[in-house]
Amino acid sequence: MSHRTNGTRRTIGQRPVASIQDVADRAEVSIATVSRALNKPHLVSPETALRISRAVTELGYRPNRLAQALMTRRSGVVGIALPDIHGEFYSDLMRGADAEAREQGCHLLVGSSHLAPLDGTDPATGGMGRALGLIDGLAVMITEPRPTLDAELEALGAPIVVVDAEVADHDAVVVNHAGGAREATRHLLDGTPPSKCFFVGGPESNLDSRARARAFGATLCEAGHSPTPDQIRFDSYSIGWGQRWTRDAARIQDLRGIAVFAANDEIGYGVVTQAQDLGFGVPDDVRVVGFDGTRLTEIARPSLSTVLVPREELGRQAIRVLLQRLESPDAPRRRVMLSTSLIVRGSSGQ
Amino acid sequence: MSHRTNGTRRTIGQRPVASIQDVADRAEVSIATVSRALNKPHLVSPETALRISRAVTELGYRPNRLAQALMTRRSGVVGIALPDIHGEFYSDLMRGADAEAREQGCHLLVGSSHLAPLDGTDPATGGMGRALGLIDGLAVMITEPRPTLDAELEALGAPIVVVDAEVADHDAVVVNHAGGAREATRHLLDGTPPSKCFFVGGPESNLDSRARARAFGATLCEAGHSPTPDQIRFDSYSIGWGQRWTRDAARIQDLRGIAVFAANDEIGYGVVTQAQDLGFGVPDDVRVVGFDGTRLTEIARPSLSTVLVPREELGRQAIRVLLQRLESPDAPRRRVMLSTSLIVRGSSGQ
DNA sequence: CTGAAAGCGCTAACAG
DNA sequence: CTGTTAGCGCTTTCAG
Repeated sequence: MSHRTNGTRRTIGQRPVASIQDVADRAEVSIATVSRALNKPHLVSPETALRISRAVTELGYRPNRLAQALMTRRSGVVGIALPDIHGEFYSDLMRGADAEAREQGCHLLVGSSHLAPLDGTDPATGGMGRALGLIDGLAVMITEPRPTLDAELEALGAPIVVVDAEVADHDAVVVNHAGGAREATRHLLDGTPPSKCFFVGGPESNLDSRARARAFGATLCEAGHSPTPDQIRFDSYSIGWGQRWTRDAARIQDLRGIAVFAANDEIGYGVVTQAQDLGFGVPDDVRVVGFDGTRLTEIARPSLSTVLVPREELGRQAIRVLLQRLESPDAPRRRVMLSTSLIVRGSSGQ
Repeated sequence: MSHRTNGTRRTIGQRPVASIQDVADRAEVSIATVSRALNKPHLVSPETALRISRAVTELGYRPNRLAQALMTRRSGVVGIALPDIHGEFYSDLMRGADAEAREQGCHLLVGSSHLAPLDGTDPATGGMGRALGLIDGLAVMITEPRPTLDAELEALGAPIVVVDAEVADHDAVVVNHAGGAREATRHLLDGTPPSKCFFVGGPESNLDSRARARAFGATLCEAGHSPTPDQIRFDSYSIGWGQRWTRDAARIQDLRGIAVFAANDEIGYGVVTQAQDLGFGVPDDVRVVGFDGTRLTEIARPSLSTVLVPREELGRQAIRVLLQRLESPDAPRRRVMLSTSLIVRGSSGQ
């Protein structure tokens, strides 16, 4: 009945792998019926269905996803491209993405753009360009502005959702950085005059860092004080920078009575520890608020006030929006904004 | 020339996607020639090659990986199944795996087994069972013993490399936990009598935790002291447990002069901080060594001595061994052991 | 060096 | 309800 042209059975390792034809032969039906029994059971008589399901288990048959995907134009795999697979932020993001993908019956293909792409193309998408056909869509996280980004995404030839940024025409899932930064700044302003508030930023090129700085500045203005340049600094997302900023600041002025809004928790942690090492009290002399809500905030003593970013949720929503887009390709562009929440802890007293 | 049966062009979003047939038409050659030009350029005349490559760029053609994979039986995707995508350990592991995969021209499909599998099958492999055909092989990290593991892996129908454990017949990449634990214990024994050394473990079911405990005990024995039950405790990999252990221990005995080997850095961190809170000096009263070499060790004050586990390298090697297995399916089973290195810092004095 | 033809394993009309 | 037929987009003999 079966007539496998090359006469050989496909094997992996030493084990033969059953194909739909094998199942059909064993159940004495056509492959079409097997396919139906598996995908649209209601179209198959109970008896044949039983014979088939028996054959399936006996042979340990499992449909080849590749062949399936080629026909249905759906591989059930979505890509996620991150700047770097590293640290708590991305780790949590991926966790959420993975959970959502799984719940929807999909797999997650990862790629990080910090690794040079093999062929010099699509750096922002972490080499996903080579996955054409393999992935149904892609979630890309963007943290730095790139002039060529649009072209890169376009060339990908797959539905895209942008994470934590906005790119024309694409769905986006973003975090309300401005809102969070505003809230944190207002909290500091409640007890500290605007002229004694400082923003210690991450890389100046980093979009999030910029957004937070902008909101900080705007909030100070609203409070009737236009921030001086030295009230807003940028460098890097690291403990070391937080410490360095603190040392430098102490050299110029008295730290007593100041409040620091750090662009992320690491910076904030650095500020807290360095201030303490210099003999200042936190929060009595120096008040500090971080950003992200990472574990570090709970390790700090006093524990660090922070703006919680829903990291897992960000990953989840990215995948969710992507899959919805796949369902309805012609739906209007979507934009989901996730809100942060201020967590006041010991480091910012009040 | 082309005769696409359904007459429609495949599109993604609004953009048409070119197929090999489109390229062939445009270059006025057969699809076979296009395929050759792309895969075995030396078999094609320079002129046709040029025409084809021109057509390729003009159409923005990129081969469909799915179709390619169906023919070649190689998708260029390898899976990695972790207990959980979370925390520094797995994050680094994935980073290494991703880097290696990319360097070898592959993609990485992730799956974590902490998420219930959709169909109740293969919990250990993070739902990779559904990826049959999509992945060329799988790296699985095992941290808890599972009776059904062998069957689960077998059912997967793809080459497998086991990470951080040994499973009959499969390639394995492991960490020398015993060696690292021995080294750490000897270091503590150098200055502290064996009867005052304690092992504070993670979950008792965790294979790594067990291995470290065993080596700790053996090393004490070699020093002429058979450890009492209270010298080896298990609970969980958390800061909280380290703190709790310390409080409990302080209730029973004087902490002065003891040395603690923590099964991971978090536990170690908990011990250090709690001991300090109870008024003991680290390392003067209590000496502590952690395990893993995570960032937490540098944050601790004094910084935490630890046994560095090459996490990125572990991920790298897992993928490397897997890809080598794919190259030579009949090569003898391989086993790669990665060594740890003791990092002595402030917390263990000397 | 190039083209025709035969599939990879599967789904999807279309007739029965 | 079931079988037949036609491909999905690509690689690979096998003849020229």
